[in-house]
Amino acid sequence: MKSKILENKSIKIKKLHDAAYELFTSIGVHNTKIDDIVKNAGVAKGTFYLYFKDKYDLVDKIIIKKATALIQNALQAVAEKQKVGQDDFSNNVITFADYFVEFFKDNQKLLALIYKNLSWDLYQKAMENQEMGGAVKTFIQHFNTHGTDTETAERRLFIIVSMVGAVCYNSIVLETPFGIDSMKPELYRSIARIIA
Amino acid sequence: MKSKILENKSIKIKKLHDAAYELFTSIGVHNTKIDDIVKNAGVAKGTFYLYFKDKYDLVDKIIIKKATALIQNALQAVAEKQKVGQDDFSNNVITFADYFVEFFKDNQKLLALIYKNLSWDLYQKAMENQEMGGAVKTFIQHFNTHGTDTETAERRLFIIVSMVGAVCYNSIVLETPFGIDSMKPELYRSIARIIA
Amino acid sequence: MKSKILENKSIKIKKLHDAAYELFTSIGVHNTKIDDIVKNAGVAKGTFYLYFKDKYDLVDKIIIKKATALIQNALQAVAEKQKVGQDDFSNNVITFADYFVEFFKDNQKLLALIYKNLSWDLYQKAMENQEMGGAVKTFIQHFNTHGTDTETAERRLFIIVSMVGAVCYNSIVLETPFGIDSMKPELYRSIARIIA
Amino acid sequence: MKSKILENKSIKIKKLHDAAYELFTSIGVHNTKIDDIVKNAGVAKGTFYLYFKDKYDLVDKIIIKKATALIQNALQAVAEKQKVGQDDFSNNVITFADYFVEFFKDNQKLLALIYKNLSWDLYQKAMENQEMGGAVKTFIQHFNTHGTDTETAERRLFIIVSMVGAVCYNSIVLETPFGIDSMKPELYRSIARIIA
DNA sequence: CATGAATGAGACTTCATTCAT
DNA sequence: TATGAATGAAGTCTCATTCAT
Repeated sequence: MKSKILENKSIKIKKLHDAAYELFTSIGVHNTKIDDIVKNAGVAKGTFYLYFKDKYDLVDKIIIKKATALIQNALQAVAEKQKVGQDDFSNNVITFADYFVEFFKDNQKLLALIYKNLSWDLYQKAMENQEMGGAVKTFIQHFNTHGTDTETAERRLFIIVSMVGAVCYNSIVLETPFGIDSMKPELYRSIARIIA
Repeated sequence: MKSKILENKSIKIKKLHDAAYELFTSIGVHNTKIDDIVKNAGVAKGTFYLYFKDKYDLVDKIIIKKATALIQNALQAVAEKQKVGQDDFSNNVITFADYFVEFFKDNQKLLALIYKNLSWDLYQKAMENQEMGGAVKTFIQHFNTHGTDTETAERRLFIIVSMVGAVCYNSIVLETPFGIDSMKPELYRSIARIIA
Repeated sequence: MKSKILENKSIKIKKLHDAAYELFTSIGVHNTKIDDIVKNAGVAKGTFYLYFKDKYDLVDKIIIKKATALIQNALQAVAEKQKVGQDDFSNNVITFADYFVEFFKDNQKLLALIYKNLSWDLYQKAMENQEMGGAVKTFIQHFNTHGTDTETAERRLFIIVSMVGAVCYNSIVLETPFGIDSMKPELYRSIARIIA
Repeated sequence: MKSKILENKSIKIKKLHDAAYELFTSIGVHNTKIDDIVKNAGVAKGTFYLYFKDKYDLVDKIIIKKATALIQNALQAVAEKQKVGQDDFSNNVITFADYFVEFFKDNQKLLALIYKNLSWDLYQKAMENQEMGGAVKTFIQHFNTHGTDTETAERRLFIIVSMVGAVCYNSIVLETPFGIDSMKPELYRSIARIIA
């Protein structure tokens, strides 16, 4: 039976993903050796090269997997707020941002991992995500209906994303004196101001 | 004469700085070998270890040196605008930011180098800079005289710095479809909105 | 077949042992480079570190291997003398000592290697040797049956071993004017006197 | 005045001797770097090479200096015992040996230093010592007057010296279960037996 | 005499990748 | 598919020694 083999294959891949994620976030990508990954995953070294080109290929795959899940959950959070009556655009954007902030508060190491390994390539792959595309479209449309052109709307989104990301990273990962919780009100005020 | 030795020493350090900067920005810190640095600097390998603990010590020293010079020049740019009559606070902050943006447009690789090697440690060292402290104080005072408390003012500054940094990095280094020049108007509008 | 791999492994280890022994005894441990060892063994440098922690780990392993073999052969020599009727205790000890002396006469460099790298740790490992423990027990028992307590017997053995070792080393390795052959009668007389 | 310069020179040599001795005995010859020696001595690195060929030249010089002083003191101890009436030959030899044992009990590290760096070369230099030659001559003469030939006497001395040295080293430096104090009675009994 | 910055050979070690089994 | 022993290029860093000052 073929499925047994395929299942076995998936198990090994998952083990490698999990072991690598644990190591990447705890000791960093640079300090993680292929040897450590396969040892922790309980597979042979050759097996690693059966499924991944190299360490950085695996880093990318892990980040995309994690980011996709995060985006879907954040959109879900906005949808639920809308169900209970929240229809203010600004607030919806802030709800979305807040989901990210709260998530990264609990997953500092993942935040660091993503930030240090960010590339446009990766960004694009995340954007290929169906639902994400829908959310972006909604954002743009809001502006269009208020007399702002698409290009400008895209740029404002870009600024907001960059700002939220950087403030999160600087507050959470770098140990700056400004904790993310104390930053939140000003951060969300800034989002509202940029959108307004 | 002792000065001959001292002078020689400075020359070697400068050569190492220059050679390393060239390599770090062109092929990246990771891909730069100590061997390459000393070969390009025209000094012996031991000389490197006479002045630097390791590769990352040199990275830090180069970043601090470059950042300090940049900050001083940006402040100088603001001072000159003030000489010719510009006294609007928002505009002064934007002038400062614009100096950074323009500089990094011409020094993309330095921007990448700084971003990838950022740490709170390094940030603090930059802040020990005398003039920088003065500029920060001026920023805070402006808010104080307009009824905003110091803490809030500091957080707004933190957001602006994070935002400008991230937009620069994303626009310039990651090859996003939003070029920094097309982003500038929206970026400066955002600064003004956050300050207002 | 798995045995092919296992066999190959033993071959590599043996090659490394042999090459290292040759170098250690001919040019000294200090002057022997890992590079030389692996080159002479015909294996890659990484293979060395697959089996040994560092150079000194290999030195220890070689010494233990050689010493164990030597002890077994010396005991064998005594056993054979006993077979042909020698049952005088003193003579048995001298037979044992003589085997060592003759062996080291032919293996000066090994004697030097052992002496320069002696440690209590190593001594203990040699003593873990089964047969050696038996020989020591026999020695002690002889004294016990002649009215000497165990402690004293152990100390006499310790003195004899130290004395024979030192005289061998000084005569053979240091190039003293007293050749080991001319020393033998006096050395064995001393053993007999200490035992008596 | 020439003497001032010469004095200065001696001071530096002494400082180097002292610093090196401290390092050799505390961390070992192998782990002691020229850099450490000159830093601890408070002189420049070049100065080291003004007075010593290399590290091992200095080791030899230190050992000879220490050994010469020790021998003179041991002979002095025998002379004093003779003054108070001790004229038994065996006891005089044991007195001499005991002085060594007691000294090395308090100077374990020096014992290790000497043992690990022993060479016939060094041994000879120690023997060039005037008083030592006299003591040896006395030893030989005792045997001659009791019907033993010079050669045999020399060999017995050689055995005794080797034995005492090895037992000291093994008991004191290697941390064998036989402490030197508990070994002494048996060791001196052995000396007496060999002489008898 | 004294200095100590500079040297550079080379020691030791790591680890991504391959490939015979 | 899976393994893991073997590889060896590439790396970091040390330290005895020299020599211009």
